[in-house]
Amino acid sequence: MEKVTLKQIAKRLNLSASTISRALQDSHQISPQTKQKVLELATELNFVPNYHASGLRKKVSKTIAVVIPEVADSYFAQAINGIEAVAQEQGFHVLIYLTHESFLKEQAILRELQNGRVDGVLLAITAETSHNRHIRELLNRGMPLVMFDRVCEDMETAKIITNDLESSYLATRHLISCGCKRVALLSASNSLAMSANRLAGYKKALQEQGHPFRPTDVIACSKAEDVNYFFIKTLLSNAHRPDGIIATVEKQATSVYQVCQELNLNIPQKVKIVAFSNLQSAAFLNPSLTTVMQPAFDMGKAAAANLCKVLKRKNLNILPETQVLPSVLHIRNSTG
Amino acid sequence: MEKVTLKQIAKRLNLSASTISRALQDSHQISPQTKQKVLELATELNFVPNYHASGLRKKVSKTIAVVIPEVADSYFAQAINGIEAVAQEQGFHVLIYLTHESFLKEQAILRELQNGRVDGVLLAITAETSHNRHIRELLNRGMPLVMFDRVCEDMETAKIITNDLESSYLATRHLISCGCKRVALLSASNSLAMSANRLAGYKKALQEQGHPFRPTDVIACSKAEDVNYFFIKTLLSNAHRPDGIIATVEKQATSVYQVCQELNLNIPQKVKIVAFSNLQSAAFLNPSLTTVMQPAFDMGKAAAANLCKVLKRKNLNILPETQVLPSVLHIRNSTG
DNA sequence: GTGAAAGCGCTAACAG
DNA sequence: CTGTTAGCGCTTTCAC
Repeated sequence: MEKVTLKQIAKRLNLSASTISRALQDSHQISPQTKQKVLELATELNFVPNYHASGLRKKVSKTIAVVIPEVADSYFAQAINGIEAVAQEQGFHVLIYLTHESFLKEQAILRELQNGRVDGVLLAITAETSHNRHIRELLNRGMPLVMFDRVCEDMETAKIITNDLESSYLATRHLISCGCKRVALLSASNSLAMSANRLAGYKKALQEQGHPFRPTDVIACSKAEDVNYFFIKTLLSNAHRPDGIIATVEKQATSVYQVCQELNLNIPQKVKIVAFSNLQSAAFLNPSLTTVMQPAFDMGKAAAANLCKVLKRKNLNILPETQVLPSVLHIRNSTG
Repeated sequence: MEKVTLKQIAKRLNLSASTISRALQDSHQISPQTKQKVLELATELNFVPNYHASGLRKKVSKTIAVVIPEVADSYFAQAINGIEAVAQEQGFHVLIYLTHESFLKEQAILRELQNGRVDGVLLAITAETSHNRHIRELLNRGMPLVMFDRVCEDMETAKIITNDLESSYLATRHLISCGCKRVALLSASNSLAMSANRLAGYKKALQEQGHPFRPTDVIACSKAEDVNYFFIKTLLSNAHRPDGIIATVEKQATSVYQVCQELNLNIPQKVKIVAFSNLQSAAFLNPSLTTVMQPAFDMGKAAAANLCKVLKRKNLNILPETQVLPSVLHIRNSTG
């Protein structure tokens, strides 16, 4: 990259570097004429102040990191959209890091973010994440952090979540009210608070409706697609297979459809299904899919807005407040 | 963010800053004992070298920018996955910029990237982009740039594309061979080379099969969803409506399904449809959707690999070579 | 209003 | 093998 520097402009205008700097920042202590001269030459030369130099000096990067498990999932894709919308508006740049559900990667990424590369972090933890030391470390160093969707409940920081417990409670109740005698839960992980909440909602509905809770009806999914596919196939091949399924992970829904097709199990006659999914195409699946739709875009916006707010008014600590945006149950043909 | 600096480590170990710097970079001219001492203290203090300082000094950012129209589209989501995979492996960080199909934003974003914030750029232009001056400006300044998917054909830089002409040719021929008498094309834009190629393939097939080309059967879609929905509804409400549709934009497929549902037009009996789409769920739509599936993940990987290669071997210019990865036509029930 | 000077934290000659 | 020195390009006191 070729370099046009402040100094060059200063020399060409017979001014000092500081004057140029101030003029470019529209400081009120520079005469209008000078400002104009500077601005003119700057645009002519297409001058853009060096990012590292000003970053080093001002100790800011105007950048936030988004650390998420993956992007090929409509929830996170939409969340990024929301994040990017407010970041762009507020003048922040957005770094994306995918952990691919690997705890080790998450640790390594967060560790490196302590070097001044970013001013703040938006985080949705991996399904593997079992302890919080790496997150706490960041926080201790004063890094503004907002967790969203997959949060650590015991972390003293801002959180944006949806009503997971209630949603899965409603989903389960809906399946039972549609006549399901045995509802299985495809869970995302054993460690996520989000998963625990969805499990709790599921249990609560079962109990309320007088259904027994069978631990074997809860399948903890892995990050490997084929393994999950195998789990689902096994589950549905069983003679005592469930007649209702709650998929708490979007991709699982597709797998269930696939398995049902292969096993010739009619949805919704033999098996009813509701999925936590943000797919636009849910309404056009065969049969159309009953979904719990999370407010992904708005959660992204809320998370970014919260973070940017803190970053604007400097040295104000982030409030450990939790914001809950509601999901909505869209009832379609996959549940009858 | 609290600061642990190189100097502090130096002082505590009674060594010079340069020794610490070299030790941390595992320079072969530092004694093993010193290295160990340094490393120990560094890990103990959780030292991470300041990003801006080293960036300013070394004139690199180890960061690449990905400038794309949007992310809530499975093509770009998968492409990001591919990009991130190789970037992470090669030690590069990934900045995401969404243009939302706005040419002005694209200009503004590319302009700001000239400040040393990134070492290279991956670009898929907007549907609005009519000229190349802003891109050329970047290139002139020596910024390594790889275009992918939506490229400028007349730009002297590396490009990763798919066989758009052939794909839409095959798609059109397929529709005609399924009995369609009148095939419409939902185009992404009037200015993209990609769209021109898809149009050319469509025309070629029509001509080969002795079908007339009707300009009114080509609908240039806008970036506003509702407008496109309206176009599609108008198109299909017409008495002389087409009996075959090629949607060159993923979202359009959903709109077509929706319109057909509303107008009570059975797919595939009344209207057959093939869409350029990477949706995992295409096979489970009602009816299952015939798609042209682009190698999104691999295109992302290829683009990033090309860029990283150039960035590794410094000051080597990017080769203006075009790499073509083939799309594949998946025939399903929406055409048959 | 403008300039001089110092320094952000690190790296890379150049010495020894 | 290690230290000294200079400086990346910018911002910001402090002078005038």
